[in-house]
Amino acid sequence: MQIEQKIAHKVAEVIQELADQEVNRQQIVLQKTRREFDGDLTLVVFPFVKMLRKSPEETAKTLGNAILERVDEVTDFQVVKGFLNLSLSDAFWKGFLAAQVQGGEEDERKEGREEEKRRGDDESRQQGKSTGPVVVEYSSPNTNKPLHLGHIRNNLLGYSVATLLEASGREVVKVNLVNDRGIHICKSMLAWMKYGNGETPEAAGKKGDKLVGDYYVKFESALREEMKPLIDAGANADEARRKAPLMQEAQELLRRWESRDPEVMKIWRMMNEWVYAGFDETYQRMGVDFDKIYYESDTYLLGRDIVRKALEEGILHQKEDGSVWASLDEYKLDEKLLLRADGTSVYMTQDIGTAELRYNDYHPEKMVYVVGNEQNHHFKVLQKVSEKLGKPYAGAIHHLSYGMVELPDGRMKSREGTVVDADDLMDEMVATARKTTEELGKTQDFSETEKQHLYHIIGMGALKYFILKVDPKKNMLFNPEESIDFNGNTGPFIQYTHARIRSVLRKAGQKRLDAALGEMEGASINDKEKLLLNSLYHYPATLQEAAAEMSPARIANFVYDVAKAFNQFYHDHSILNEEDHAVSNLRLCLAAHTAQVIRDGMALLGIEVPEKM
RNA sequence: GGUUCCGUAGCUCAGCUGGAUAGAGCAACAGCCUUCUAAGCUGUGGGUCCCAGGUUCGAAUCCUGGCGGAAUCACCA
Repeated sequence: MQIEQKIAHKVAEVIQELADQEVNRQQIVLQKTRREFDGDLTLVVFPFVKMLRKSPEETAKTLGNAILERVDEVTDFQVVKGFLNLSLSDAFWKGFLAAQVQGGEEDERKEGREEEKRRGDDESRQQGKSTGPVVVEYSSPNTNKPLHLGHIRNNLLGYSVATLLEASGREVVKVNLVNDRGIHICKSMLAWMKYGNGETPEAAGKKGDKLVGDYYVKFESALREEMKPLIDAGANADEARRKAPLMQEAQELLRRWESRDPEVMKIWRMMNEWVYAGFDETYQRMGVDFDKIYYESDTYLLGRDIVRKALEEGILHQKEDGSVWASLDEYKLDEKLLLRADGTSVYMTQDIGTAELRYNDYHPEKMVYVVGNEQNHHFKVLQKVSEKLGKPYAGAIHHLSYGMVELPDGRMKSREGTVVDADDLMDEMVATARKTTEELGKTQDFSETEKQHLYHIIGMGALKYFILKVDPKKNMLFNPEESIDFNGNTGPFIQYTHARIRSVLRKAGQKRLDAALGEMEGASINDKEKLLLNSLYHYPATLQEAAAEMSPARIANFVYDVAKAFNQFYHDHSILNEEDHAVSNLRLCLAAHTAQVIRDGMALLGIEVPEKM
């Protein structure tokens, strides 16, 4: 940040003069002053104690005086042990605020982004890197089952990370890789062919993904029936599963699909279309979208060709049975199968194909895969295999690995019917939003469409915030018994704070707000205001850090801090009824900027904020 | 067994590249609406930051070794 840079620069300068020593930026630690002490910024002076050969207190005093003298914005300092607490002038804060609010923040932010993008490009050019986009893959559903809570975390994370990267100045392409082929969909197809009597989503009055999922379940239960006698006859579960007639039929269906049997293809296309219609509905409600959708049925053969070519080149080896393997000794990993003896592809082979295609499509600088941590090993191997194959994108592969969503008694198990369906959960959230809002009597003057919209925003806000506020790499717990909170550190709390501010701004009117900018000269800034300003000031840095770490949680916790700081300020001080005009104006600007940061920050999480609630 | 990740208040989670007396929310209890939205604000209680060493002026944070949990080590995707 500007002021931090300036102070850090001066500190280095002073040390240079007094001790004739070089100080690197790493050693200069400036942080927000803890709230129990006076000041805005704190410099940790321990690193300089030896250089100046003074006690920590003396070092702090020396540096404090020098900074006070050389940095206009610093008006005072206090020394507490080895910590130098610096106070910034009211003029500095007012200048910051005016710059933020001025001329509609929307435009300014856009310009800022452009500039950051330019700067980012320059940096990468200097480092000799390509300047392609970041491709973010997320969602990646199978087409045999509806979306569940695990997919919700995936989708929200992927969408938010993409938004975050974009806001930090990167070019981003959002892609979805739909796993539309394979044995799983054949199972649903087979069950539908056998027991469906031509049922359609329209006839059943069901979403297509749900209907296809039902047939998948039907297949599994029918299969278990067939396995029973086999197991009684002495077979183990795996054998029984393989030998059961239904399983054999499903395999046969897969073979017919691979040979493009017209009848099978027709049913396959039809049922997948049902599923896509269902998914689209869910995606739309969730508020996520994609720039490009890849289908494995289009790409699965590509990997096979790459592998065959590499075999010819001697990079890979073949076993007696004809299967093709990559030796990964050099990476201390086991060898990896890439083609079966019968020449068909495995998962890894497909992923090589998709990576290749994606690289050719975009020449991305980075390819981010938002995939659960259960596949850590897979992506490690994918990366190494790509390297071994000499692929230019090997270094670009980045697995954004996130933790599982667990229920109080462990993972979701479709066997035990504990899967939390995505649509059902969203329904519940919106219903709770409605109930809570109506109990509070907040929507009496709302039209029916306004109400629908508000309940959707609040319900989804609660859900999204609940999921995104936890560190992606950690497993998280969801308890279906306790509904997600609307009070405290939650989405609705932040949305409410925004609505409150907007209400004040409406009362003030645009004219007054415009005028306020130029008329806060004499106003002094109190503690609560400064705390809020200090938080707001760190928004750009937080955004960059969150983008670098690909962690929406950083943004979520930041926005919560801002909202909390605002509510404390709002509780203690009146904005419009303040008699001192300059002070009232300053508060108005402060409120306006707070609303903007909340709105922007929440947008990074894919959460809308209401004008009224 | 190997590898990776996690372990912070009763519960759910923060804690930025090592920095001050480890913070929120929920739950419990006690307060605050004739004043800009009480989905808010204030207060009380609640901690062996899994354990033991090490590095450091300074460790919840870094290193090593344990313990506990999760994932993975497929010719499933």
